[in-house]
Amino acid sequence: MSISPFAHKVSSRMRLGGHELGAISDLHLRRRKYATGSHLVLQGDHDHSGFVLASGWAIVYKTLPDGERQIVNFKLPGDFVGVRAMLFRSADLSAETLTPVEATEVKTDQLFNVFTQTPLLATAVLWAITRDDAMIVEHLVGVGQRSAAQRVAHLLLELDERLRLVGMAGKSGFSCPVTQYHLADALGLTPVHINRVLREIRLAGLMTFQQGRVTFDDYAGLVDFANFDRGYLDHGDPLSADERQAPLAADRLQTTRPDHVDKFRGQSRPQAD
Amino acid sequence: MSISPFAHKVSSRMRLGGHELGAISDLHLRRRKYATGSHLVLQGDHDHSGFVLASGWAIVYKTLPDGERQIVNFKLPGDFVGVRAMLFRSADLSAETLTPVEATEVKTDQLFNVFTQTPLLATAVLWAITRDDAMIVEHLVGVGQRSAAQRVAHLLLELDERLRLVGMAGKSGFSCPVTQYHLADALGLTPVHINRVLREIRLAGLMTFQQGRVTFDDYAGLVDFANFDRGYLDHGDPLSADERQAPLAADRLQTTRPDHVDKFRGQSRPQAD
DNA sequence: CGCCTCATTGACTAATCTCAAATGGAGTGG
DNA sequence: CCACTCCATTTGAGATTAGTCAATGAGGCG
Repeated sequence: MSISPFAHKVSSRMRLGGHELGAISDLHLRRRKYATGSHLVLQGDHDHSGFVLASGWAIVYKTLPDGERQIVNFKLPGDFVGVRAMLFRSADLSAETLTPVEATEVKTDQLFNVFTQTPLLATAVLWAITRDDAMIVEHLVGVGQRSAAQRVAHLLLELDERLRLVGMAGKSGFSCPVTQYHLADALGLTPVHINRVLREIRLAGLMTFQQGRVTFDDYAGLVDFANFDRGYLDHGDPLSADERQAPLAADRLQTTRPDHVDKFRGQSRPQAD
Repeated sequence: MSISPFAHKVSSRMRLGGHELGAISDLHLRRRKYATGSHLVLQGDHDHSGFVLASGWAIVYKTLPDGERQIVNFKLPGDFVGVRAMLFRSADLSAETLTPVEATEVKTDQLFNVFTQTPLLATAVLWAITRDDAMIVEHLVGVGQRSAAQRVAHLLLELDERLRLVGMAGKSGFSCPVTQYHLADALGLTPVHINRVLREIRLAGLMTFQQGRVTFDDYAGLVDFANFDRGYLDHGDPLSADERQAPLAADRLQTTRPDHVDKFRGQSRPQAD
């Protein structure tokens, strides 16, 4: 691909200059490959690296003392992995690849270089972290308030939306390396129940999850069923410099604000951290 | 109280100089009172303030289209409310007081002043945000993987631990304005079921939740039952300046690292963001 | 072929929810 | 002080959802 998923994603929100594109290219010189099942980040790594996925899928999860695991998030091409754990010693999550992965390893030093030299990318990083948080909250809401079938539908609609952003979702679905066991660990259900629920959704003519592929048979119906509101994936930008001094010295920002964002402004979605 | 809960909490992690204490005092000049049920942050507030609670409890929650709500977090004296929503336009959560509350309103301008003038406090803010994230992840894990009784026990143990940090938990329990409906909304259960579970826990001789008071009848037993590991509440500090240049120009940091933190280092808790 | 892992299904059990009603304290107006 | 209301709590009975245990099938791979 001539343009990386990362640049693709950032471009969708911000206007990139040659400076930024150059910085991105530099980063991509250090791209490496990881086999399926590799741990990008693991418990106890204190000075580990962060990663920007170029291709492939990964999961971020937490293991419980009793051996159960909760998948906190799925990571797709263009996503950051382990950034917050780089900035702080506090995170306590692992990241593991679900497919072969190409990723750019970002050392802590580099991250700070990017922060100081390319404020726009720093902003992109902050934006990504915040988006992560919004997804985790949405995940919590789903696990807490939605039925099993709605959770499954909601998760797959979210993944579709995110894949669409990096050009990896087709017109009616997407290729999906996630197993039913993964869905179970992400949604707090058993694999057996996931299987039954998937069948119900399929028989209802809404969606098919089979042979590593998700197909939306009735997209509108599924969105309605799952109560899916993509707003949380597509939130506003961090405060930009023309409004006030940005927290990370991110000056000279030129942020783009697509029209479709505005329809989520001032709507019925409360705010806080 | 001669020392504010906020200063108290920050002091437990960092050595404060006169400079920082002065800044804290300045902040507290703008302290205000809010009645029970006030909304500190509400949907659609785009340029709203943040708050530092001085006394009282609040909840941070998200409302679903169907009227259900998921309580994402409880806020106690010394906690920040709505900080991330100040920095970004992205958050979509409300915050409401559960008791009469005294809080310091922090305008966006002030926040940036603090960031540039008092790096140590900026670090404290970042630390608080990260701690929030860790709590939300833990919350997600709980709702996804724990039984109803374990969730209840875990939540109340967490609150006890956090209250202890600001000197508001007694030897065997704490005063708690949270209703069974709140527990239900936080834990993804029905109030009816919460009630039954509380009875079971009480009859098991572990804990009593009655008349606005939580009493631990068998603390060790409860910790064991809930699989409670306080580590996530007490994580490391953000990277400090003597190790590398801090992300928010937070130089000249003097961070304290209590011994009890170290026992959580390099242990079996995976890391990522 | 033999051995994986993942998907699928059935029969049964356990957890949680729904609906409904009773209790009890705190405040309010008479 | 009493009657009344409001709200949180408590309990019961039955329905629903999800989990457990167990077995089978299907595909990939050495």
